[in-house]
Amino acid sequence: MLSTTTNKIVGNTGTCEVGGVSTSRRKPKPRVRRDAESARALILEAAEKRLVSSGPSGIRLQEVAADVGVSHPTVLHHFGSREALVKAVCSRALASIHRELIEAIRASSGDEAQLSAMLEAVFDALSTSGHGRVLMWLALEGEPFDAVDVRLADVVDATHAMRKVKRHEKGLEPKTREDTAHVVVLAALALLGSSVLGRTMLTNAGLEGDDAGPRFRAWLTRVLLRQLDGE
Amino acid sequence: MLSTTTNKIVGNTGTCEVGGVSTSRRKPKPRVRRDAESARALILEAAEKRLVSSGPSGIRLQEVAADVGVSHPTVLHHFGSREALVKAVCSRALASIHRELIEAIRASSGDEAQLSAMLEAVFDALSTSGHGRVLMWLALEGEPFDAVDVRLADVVDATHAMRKVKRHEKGLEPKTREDTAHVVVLAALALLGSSVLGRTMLTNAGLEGDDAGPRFRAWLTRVLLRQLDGE
DNA sequence: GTAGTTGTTGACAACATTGTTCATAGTGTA
DNA sequence: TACACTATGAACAATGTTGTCAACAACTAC
Repeated sequence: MLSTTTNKIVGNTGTCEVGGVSTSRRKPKPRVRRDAESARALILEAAEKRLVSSGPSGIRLQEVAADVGVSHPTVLHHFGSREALVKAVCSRALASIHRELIEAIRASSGDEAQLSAMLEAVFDALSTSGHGRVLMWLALEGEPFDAVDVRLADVVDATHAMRKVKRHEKGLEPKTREDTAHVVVLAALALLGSSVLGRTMLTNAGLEGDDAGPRFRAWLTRVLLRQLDGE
Repeated sequence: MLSTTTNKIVGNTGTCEVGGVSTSRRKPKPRVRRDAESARALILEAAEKRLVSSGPSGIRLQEVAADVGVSHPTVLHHFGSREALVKAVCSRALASIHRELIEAIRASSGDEAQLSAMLEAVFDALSTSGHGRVLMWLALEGEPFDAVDVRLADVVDATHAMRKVKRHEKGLEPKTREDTAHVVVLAALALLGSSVLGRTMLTNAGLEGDDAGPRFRAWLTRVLLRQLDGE
């Protein structure tokens, strides 16, 4: 769309020789040359950092390029357009999130200690890599977001099946699937929320200390377990 | 900082007369003139809509001006700079949030039905006006955010005092303030989170229907109450 | 009516950002 | 070594955004 007018071709070479001999005192600036694959990987890595810190709309070609140590046309060369880069980095991040969450959830088989471990693992997946922030950015900006097929429904179903068995063993009356879904949603909201603003919330509530986060999640584990298995 | 060089003064009037007589076929475009106060109010109102939908960094002077129906220098005239406008609209939104939350929380005195009403009121305050999104934007972008002195600690203290009395009346052993704080933080995370992506989460968990949100919050009320008063 | 005050606006400048072009540098291959 | 191929970067173009300025226009005071 841009540059519709005619283009005067000047052809100023890198080691320009405007007048005659000198003026070409520029160091050739040794170029590093990577194969396309590793170049794309480096760019995606840098772009993901920007995605975490500034969101999709905060990704700037020049900043990403500078982070990698290349010029911004190189980024465009490898991705075609800024939008394609954003889409690529979002897809990559979402796929990574999906993988991490599946991994974190799969390890749990409904045990008491394992539920705690699972919550910590999920929180860790959302928190350390900043992927919780990515999910929140995408939710706020209304990006496609479709790829977040973490399918809470699957988590609900798995949890509900385990819950049914456990309650039957204990002689407790069964609970509805909706109840289980509410438990899962609450856990998801709590973990995602605290991965974004957990520290702020906790200190704002008067809970100082480095272990305020773990203590809150341990407490959350007990509440969820009591809701799942109790009464 | 801009325009440091000399400024060639051309002084082309609105009804320009370049050559001689004609070419001045422009309607004078009847200006509307407001007093500074209402102009500022209109601009802030338009800017807040942009704040909710696009976040602080998504506020554009020209867009805000177009929404109001004025030119963008008018916005600059009233606020000095874009940054000042952003700061003003954020302060206004945060003050509004603070007021709404205080109002929503104050109505509750620990009763069972009143806790439910309070949660609904808080959720409503965060959801309908988009103020939950504002809080999340500010948290993600790391804006000053200081004005969010909703002071969860105060809510915790009030809740804890009521809780102590109630548990004593029931003959239950007292709970720690940390436990109360955890309950409040969980409620805050759940309400704020669901105000931003509640619909997404619920449908993703397999909970369809228009009343999925109210039903989840009603369930949350029971869980919180059971934690506060139970055992 | 005249003059002063002030909200308002078009034109412009400076800068940022995205995208394009093309010569060059680096890599692999015959 | 000669050649093809491709990643790279400097220069450029186009557009968007913020900020400046002088003049205009509406209103008030006299």
